[in-house]
Amino acid sequence: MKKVKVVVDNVIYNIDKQYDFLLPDSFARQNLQGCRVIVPFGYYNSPKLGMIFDCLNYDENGNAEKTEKEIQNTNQNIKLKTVIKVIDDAPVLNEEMFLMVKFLKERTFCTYFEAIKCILPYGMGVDIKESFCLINENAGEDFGSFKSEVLNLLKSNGNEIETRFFLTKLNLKENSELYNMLLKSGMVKKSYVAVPKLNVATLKFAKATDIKSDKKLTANQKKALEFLNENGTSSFKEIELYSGVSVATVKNLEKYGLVNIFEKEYYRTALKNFKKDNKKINLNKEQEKCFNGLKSLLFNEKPNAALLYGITGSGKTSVYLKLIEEVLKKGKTAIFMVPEISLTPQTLNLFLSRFGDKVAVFHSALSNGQKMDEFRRCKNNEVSVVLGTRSAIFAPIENIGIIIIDEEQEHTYKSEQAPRFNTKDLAKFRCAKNNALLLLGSATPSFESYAMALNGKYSLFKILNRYNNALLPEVITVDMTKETKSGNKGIFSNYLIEEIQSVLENGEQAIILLNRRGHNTYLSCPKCGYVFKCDNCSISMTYHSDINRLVCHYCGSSKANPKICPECGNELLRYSGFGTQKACEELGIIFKEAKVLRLDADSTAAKESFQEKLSAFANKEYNILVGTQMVAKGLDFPLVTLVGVLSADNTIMFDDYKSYERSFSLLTQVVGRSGRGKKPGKAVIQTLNPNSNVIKMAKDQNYEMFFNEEIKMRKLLIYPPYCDIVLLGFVSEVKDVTINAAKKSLKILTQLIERHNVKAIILGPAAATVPYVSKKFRYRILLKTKNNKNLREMLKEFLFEYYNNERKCAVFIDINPENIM
DNA sequence: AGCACGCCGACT
DNA sequence: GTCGGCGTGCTC
Repeated sequence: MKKVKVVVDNVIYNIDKQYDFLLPDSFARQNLQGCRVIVPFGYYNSPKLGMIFDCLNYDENGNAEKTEKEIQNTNQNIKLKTVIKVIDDAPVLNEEMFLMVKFLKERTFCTYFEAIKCILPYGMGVDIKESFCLINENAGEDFGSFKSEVLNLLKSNGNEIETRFFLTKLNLKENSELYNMLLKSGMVKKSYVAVPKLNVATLKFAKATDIKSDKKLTANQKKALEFLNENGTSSFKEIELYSGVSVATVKNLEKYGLVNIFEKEYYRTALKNFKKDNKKINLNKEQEKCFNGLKSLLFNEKPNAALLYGITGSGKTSVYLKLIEEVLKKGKTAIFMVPEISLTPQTLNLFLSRFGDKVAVFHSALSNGQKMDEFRRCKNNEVSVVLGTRSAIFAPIENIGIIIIDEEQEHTYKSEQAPRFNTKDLAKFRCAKNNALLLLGSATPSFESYAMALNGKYSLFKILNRYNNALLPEVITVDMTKETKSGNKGIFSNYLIEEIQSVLENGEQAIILLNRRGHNTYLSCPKCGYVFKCDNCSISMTYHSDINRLVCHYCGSSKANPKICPECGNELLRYSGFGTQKACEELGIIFKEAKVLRLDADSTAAKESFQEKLSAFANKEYNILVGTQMVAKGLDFPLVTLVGVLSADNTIMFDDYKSYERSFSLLTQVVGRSGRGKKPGKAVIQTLNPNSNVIKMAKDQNYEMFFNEEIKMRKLLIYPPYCDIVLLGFVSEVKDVTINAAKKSLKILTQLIERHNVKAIILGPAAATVPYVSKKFRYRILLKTKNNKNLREMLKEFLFEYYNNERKCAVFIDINPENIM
């Protein structure tokens, strides 16, 4: 027997380590690392899913004696348990993915299996089920015909079958007399099998054999045979469709030995039909300069990182495509990352038309089967370009030449659930392993990236003019305070209404951004001041007119629209604050003939509806597009000549250090949707604070000036990029438990910081910005510090100490979170 | 997490 | 006496 190191599924952080198990000789082979196993674990030896992380003492010459000795030497006091079974024929993780698991664990404080599940698509996961397996064919003589029944069932299933099927197929009751006798006989035993969450998809095919038969065939049988002789191997679908003969007929022919029926695997592809387009990409001088500079970083046998800063509409995508072409020419592969909302049909078509079936796509709208098969295509080396959202960074492709992260400032690149990783860190990691180029692109780079570029850690490339010399849109700000004073109580300023009017008259299109869903964002009683809040969260509820209900945007719960105030019984409730639903309604009243399309999380909940709606807008079925953030980014409609921003201020209200950066980015991006075609565009920003710096600079679309101003504040107040922020979140159902856990943690942290000689500023503990969500209380501690090995070692120790005596309050660590909770 | 063990107060 | 609440320790 050999010894293996195994990590197990479903364990909490402080017991998540590599455990030693004995491996029966029958399982011994090469390449066990990265294979999953079933192991007995804990007091009851309950079967757990595990993965072999190391195959210790595995001697390639099969020298088992030495291994045995070594086991005894190293494990005098622990008696090792034995692996029940090895599930996989080949490692499910290759070398690089294996390293990524370790990287995720080390950087994000997750468990091994949290990392593994993050990398593997859902469909490749397994459930462990009880089974019956054959151990001795010769036993059980006295069962008579029942014995052959059992034998047949087991043999036709590879000598092992899941218990529930075993029982139903044999009409056997658990713990019945026969059941117990069967187990006692020594013919079968109970064991465990791993059942895949999803199976590989197959199609049935038939092929005519050479056998000549004088058997009398029916008319249909002759027809089917003729068809197969003419067309060769055909799928059942083809046979039924083209020969008009049913599959049953073909199955009968197989009985006569006249055809062979077999199954073939196929991929549930995510790729739609596409037209090849090999048109040469023409770059202008500015693009060309960037392309050449970036190209020189591609193949210099060491990893590189670069930032491409190009204003909206400057044609960054053309540069990306040309770089990918270069990479493919050298036989290498590429990953192109986009934020969720940018993966429009246009983007997809762009890649498909250029790189055809060498493309794999990963995004959240795919079915689990599609995700799994795209993953398998990558693994089988059938893919050279991966296009996708966050999870695409785990695509198992080899020989990567470039990883491009478009709109790199987007918060969707950061995972907000365990493992709380940032895509950029993993991209860097993979580029380092592959000597590849990491290219970040944006019109409004994140402060962290731009600072890295300025101090030379990234190479910086700029495109400062729009493609085809299109002009940036003219931006006008409208002071809504004045507007209200002058008697306009509506959502739309008179100026914006005039502009929309002229767009409609010219047959052009407009995009309206309003960063709030629903109809009214606030419902209160004017008499007693009661505010309708969610029962599970400390959040006021939003009225949604389409379902006539109040909805909590935090936990998603809803309740019927109330008619009276529950406090004082007043029947006249006040609806205030407006969202996208109300904006659409008002547009419909002002412009009776206009066709208005709403695009927000509510209207796009159904699968594909986001894509469908965008296509409809592109086809000019609508004049005006109203929506939340999702209308602000990546969309490219040449007919859009007007962008309106309603209440620009509520993008700035958030109270964390990134809120200015985010608002500037959002405003600049949405303004950039205007005037991308031949006609110059306009943008109207409605605000209560026209003198706010963010609004002024977004109006000028001057990123560099904004950066230079804002970075001073970051330095003064010590915020990223001048430090890293560690968020320790405490969550439990009891308020005092949560507070005490946070307070206790502060003590532990203070000691550890001292002992490890970590430099850090501790903030808190304090209640989270939203202190109560989904019936749970949330507290936080923030550390302003530097993320390095020493810090991570300290945090690891903290978690061990914390879990040692705290069980009622969950804690999580998030380094540089997008939301400070 | 999930379970056992052991200590101590409450109650048949 | 003994039932069970909960603090503590362990998982190869």
